[in-house]
This record gives sequence, C-alpha cells and structure tokens, in this order.
Amino acid sequence: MANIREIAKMAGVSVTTVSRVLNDHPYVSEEKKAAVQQAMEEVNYQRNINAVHLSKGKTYLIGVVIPFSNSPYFGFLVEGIANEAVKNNYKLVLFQTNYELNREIEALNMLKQKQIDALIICSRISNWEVIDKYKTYGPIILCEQAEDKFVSSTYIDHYKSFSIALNYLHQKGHHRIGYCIGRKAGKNSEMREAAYKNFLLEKGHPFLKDYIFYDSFRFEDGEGIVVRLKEMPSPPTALLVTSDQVAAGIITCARALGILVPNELAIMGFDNQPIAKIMNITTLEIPLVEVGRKLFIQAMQYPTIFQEEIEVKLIERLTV
Amino acid sequence: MANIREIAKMAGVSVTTVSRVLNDHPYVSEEKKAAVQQAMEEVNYQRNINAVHLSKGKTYLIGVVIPFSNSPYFGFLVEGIANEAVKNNYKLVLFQTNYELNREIEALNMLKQKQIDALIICSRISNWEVIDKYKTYGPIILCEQAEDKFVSSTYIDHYKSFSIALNYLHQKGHHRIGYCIGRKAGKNSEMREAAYKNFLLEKGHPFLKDYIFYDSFRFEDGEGIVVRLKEMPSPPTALLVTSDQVAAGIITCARALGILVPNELAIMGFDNQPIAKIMNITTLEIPLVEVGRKLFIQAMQYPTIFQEEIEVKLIERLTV
DNA sequence: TTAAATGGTGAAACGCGTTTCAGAGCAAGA
DNA sequence: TCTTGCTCTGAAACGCGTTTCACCATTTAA
Repeated sequence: MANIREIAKMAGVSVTTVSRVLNDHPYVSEEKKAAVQQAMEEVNYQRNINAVHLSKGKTYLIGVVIPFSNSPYFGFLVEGIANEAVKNNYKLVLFQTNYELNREIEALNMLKQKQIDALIICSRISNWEVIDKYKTYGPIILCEQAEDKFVSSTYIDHYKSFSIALNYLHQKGHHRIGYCIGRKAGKNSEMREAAYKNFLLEKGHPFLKDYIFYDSFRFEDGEGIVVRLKEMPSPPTALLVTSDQVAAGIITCARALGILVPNELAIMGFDNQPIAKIMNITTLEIPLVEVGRKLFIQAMQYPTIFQEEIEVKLIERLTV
Repeated sequence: MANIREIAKMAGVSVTTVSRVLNDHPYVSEEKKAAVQQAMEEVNYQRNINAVHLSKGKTYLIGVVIPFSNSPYFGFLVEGIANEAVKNNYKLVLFQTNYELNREIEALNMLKQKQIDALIICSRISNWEVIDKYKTYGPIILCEQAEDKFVSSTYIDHYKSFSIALNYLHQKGHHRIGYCIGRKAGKNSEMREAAYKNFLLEKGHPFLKDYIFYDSFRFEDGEGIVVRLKEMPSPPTALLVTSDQVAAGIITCARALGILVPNELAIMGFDNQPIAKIMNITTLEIPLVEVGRKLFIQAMQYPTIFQEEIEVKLIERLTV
C-alpha cells in the first residue's frame, strides 16, 4: 500500500503538499492539487490513520463507561453521546463495567495511555481518589454533582428531584412511602437517601429500612420487589422507583398478583422512558438523550470545565 | 513525557532491550530488565499506544454495528461481544446506525482505514455488494445466514425457527396467525417471510397482508399493533412476535384494552429475554450473549472464515 | 518606492515503539 | 576440537502523516 511519500513522488510535489491536499489546507495551487488527487486515485491511496493518530497525539475516540449495555437507561445516554460524537467526527469506545472496578480502571488507563481522547463515566464504581488521580491525564466527564471536584459533569439534582417526588406522593395522601434504587452506594444514591430521610423527618414519619429496595435496575427486578411487598405486614402504599423499567416491572407483577395500581400501590417512575408513556406511569422526566449530548460537549470543551444541571419534570399519569 | 529512547539511555541499554522488557520477551538478562524497570518507574513512563498501533498496524479495536443502542436485543448481543473482547484485550467501538446507510459506510470505512481490526455487523442496512467490496479490507462478521458469501457469520436459521413457531401455534388450534417483525427488508426478514408463506401454503390458509406488522422494534411499538388489531374485522388469533420486548408491549396494551391473552390473542415471543420470563411469555429462546461471544471469536479467527448456526429452543409459558 | 502581508512550496524534524538482522558469548553434542 | 544452537544485545530500518521553518514570489498598504 502506497504512502504519502510515494504519492508525493508520483505527483512531483513534496510530502508537505500532499499533506496539505489531504487536510484541505488552502495554500495549494490548483494544478498541484489536481496532480496529487490523481496520483491518490491511481493507487487507491488510503491514509494510515494510525500514523495520523501518532502524529497528532489524538485518536478521535471517546471512552464511555456504563455498567450495563442492555439497559434502556444507559442506552439513551449512549445514544445522546453517539449522536453528538458523529457530528464531531468522533467514535465511541464502550466500556461495560458491570460495576466491576477493574473494568473501570481499564477505561481510565486507556485515557492515561491516550488511547482515548476523553472518558465519559456515566456511572462510576471507583471512589473519588481514583478519578482524581487520573484526571490529570485527560478529560474525565461525570454524570453526577461534582462542583468541587474539578471535572466537568452534567447532572440531575437528585436531592431536589427526590424531594419533589416525595412531596407529590405525600400530597396525594401517601404516608407510607418507600423507594427502589439501583445501588446503595454512589453519589446519586446518597443524595436521594438524604432527601428521603429529610422528608421523613420533616413529615414526622419513621424511617423504615424495609421501605428501601436496592438492586433495582431492570424490568425483571420488579418481581422481587413485589414478592417482598406481599410479605410485609405493613407495606408502603407508594413507591418511588428510580427507573421506569423497574416501575413497569413492579406494576406488571403487582397486577398479575391482583394488587391494584394505584389504589393499593402507587408507583412513581423516573426517566419518562417510552414504556412509561405506554403504561401510563407517573414519572419524573429526565431528558437522557440531552444529557448524553451535553456530556459529549463537555468532553470537547476541555480543558474548560463546568457543571451543567439538567432539570427534571413531573409527568402526571395514572399510577399515583 | 519520556519515550522509549530516553528510558534506554537512562538504563544504559538499547531501545530494543527496552522494547523487549515492555513486551515480556524472554531474552533479557535480569540486571538489564531491572534497570529498565527502574528507569520507567522513575519517570513514570507511559508507552505511547498510538506508536504501538502504527508500528503493529493493529489497533485492538473491534467495530460493532448496531441499529439502536437502547434496545435490549442488541444490548445482550453487545454484552456477549464485550465480555469476550475484554478477555482478549480488545475494545469495542460502537456504531449506532439507526439504519442509516451512511453510518454503516462510516464503520466500513474505518475498517478500510485500519482504524479498527474487524467489524461485526449485528444488523445491516447496506446491500451485499457493499459488504463484498469492503470485505477485502479486513474481517467482517455478520449475524445472518451467509454461507455463500465468504464472510464469517453466526446466525439463527430463521426459516426453521419460524416454521417451528408457526407449527406450534397451528397445533394449538390457531388458524389465523400473523406476525410482527422489525424491518421488511433484510436477509433475516426474507427468510421469515418465506417460512410464513410456505406455512400458509401448506396449511391452505390465505395470505393476508394485514397480518404482517412491520416496524416492531421496541416495547412501545406494541401499542400501534394492538390499535390496528382492534380495528380489524377479522384479526389474527395468534401473533408471532420477533422480539419479546414488542410481545410484552402488545400483551400489556392488549390487557389494558380488555383483550384476553392468550384466549382472544395468543402471543409468541422471540429471544427469551428476562421480560418474557417475568410476564410468562411463551417464546423462542435465542442465546444472544452466546451469539455475541461467537461473533467476537469469529473476528479473531480471521482469515479463517466459517458459519456457525445457533439453535433456538421453544419455551412454553402462558401466552399461547 | 518601500515595507509589509499573503500565497505557495518543500526540506527536515517530529511523534515513538517494533522488528529485523548481525554478531558476540557460551554450552552441549559430535 | 569443531559444529550447532541457544541466550543476549544493539544498530538501524520501518511504519507514516503532520508541522515547523525558511524562502521565494506576488500583492497590497503606506
């Protein structure tokens, strides 16, 4: 396969000129440009992208860390990132961590080794010290409140949104409110727990451990929640579910077991995914695709770093 | 940042020796190895991965083409590919095409430019001639029957599996059977249509255009199908749905409208996704994660090319 | 008329790890 | 003693596009 020097020789110009043609640099006369282009066509020249990367010290690759790739939540996020990436001629490298620390470290190491130009971590498992250590190697973008952390992030104020949701349920007459969440740990989970506890304090309700359901990630996780609910002597009358998928699973299972939604069990979802619309689930809309878009833009803006808050919106439907 | 030559100088050896240490080549004495390692630690040496790529002519990147990233079907496929990729020290570059030809061409061009070492196309939009042209540039792996095409592929015999499903429905007493599918075009769709038409011919049933529902990709697409069903004077009594997600959507909507499943409408899904288990959907199991794994392995085996058929399994549950 | 831009071009340096090849030193087998 | 055959080492070539810098030729501005 021919390289740039051969093309230069064929066209009777210098490699610089060929490079200029390749990159649409203005200072090339029409004749030379034509000669170069002809030579390139003649041998079906292909620019060696790895040489470009080496030379530029850039790869036009953005790493995206997600825990699961078969979840619509992260699917939408990735979609938003991908859309914007295409526009900017970037490609995505996906790291599915399953919340295993090693996988995340691997992604961070790729940033360190400059195999990716930036790393967007949609949900992290590693603690802050690790991120902190790696952030000197390149842009790391998070999806959580991180105003004091010197990295860019696009986030939802989960304290605020949880409070809104809880108050809405309270106002609808619910006094025994529980919630379902993915992980126990993590910044976002902490914020929500704080909001929950403060809400209880404010309203004078007792805090019951049993009212919190962890490991709620997917549709099918709804089943276990309903089973546990059935066994409780005094189950919550309303559930705040941090994913519409799980909310849909809970509703489906509950109804299959004859539990009336919303009369016996009110369900409030999160995200406003299509499934929430179809199943008429009351939910808090999070524009995930938009969040993804912003995340990518923040990666591009580096070294400028900034936080961007995304507002949620209450969508009233028929499950509360 | 230090490079290999500086390390060599510091350790008092040649760059070759440093390279050998870097790559665990056996022929290096312990003293020199130690000296090199010490030098590397001293300056926190990072190997420039782009230089490695240029030198090796490889990127350890595998492209994966999928139409949507927020669909569980492709999510599982990607998960299978990703798991195996990690084991082999490869990373994935995701191309979400939305079935736009340009996006797919872009992916193919990345293969041509050697920016990725192989390309796995989970669902293609470009016609065969295009693939054929690009297959000389590197391994292209498909997810469809392609025995005469000189590319590797892992596939389901959709003719066979559709026939199995149709006969099962028939045996259960259904004479008006329709089906829901994603795209009208595509090898897999053609196979299924052929199976469907032959089944009708065999059983002496008429072919009714209205009994085929296209654009059934996601849960929410179930709604439109149910709406159309409602309007039909003589709707099918059984539906073969090529995705459990859509099947779940149909069932949910149907029940919301008071249509009894399976009594008034039998539903048979595809994939055996978790949602099918929860909702007790009768389905044809496709081990998607396993398919993903095989796809990756085929990419590695290049230039050896071969086809691998994956068997489906009928899972009887409560919707037929 | 002179100074300062602007257009156009190419040599050479730069980014950096891998691999080939030649050769030295030493041990085992003939 | 001589030949193989390892083990170990390093110089040099290789992969290849980008960028800097120097320089000439025109224009344009002063």
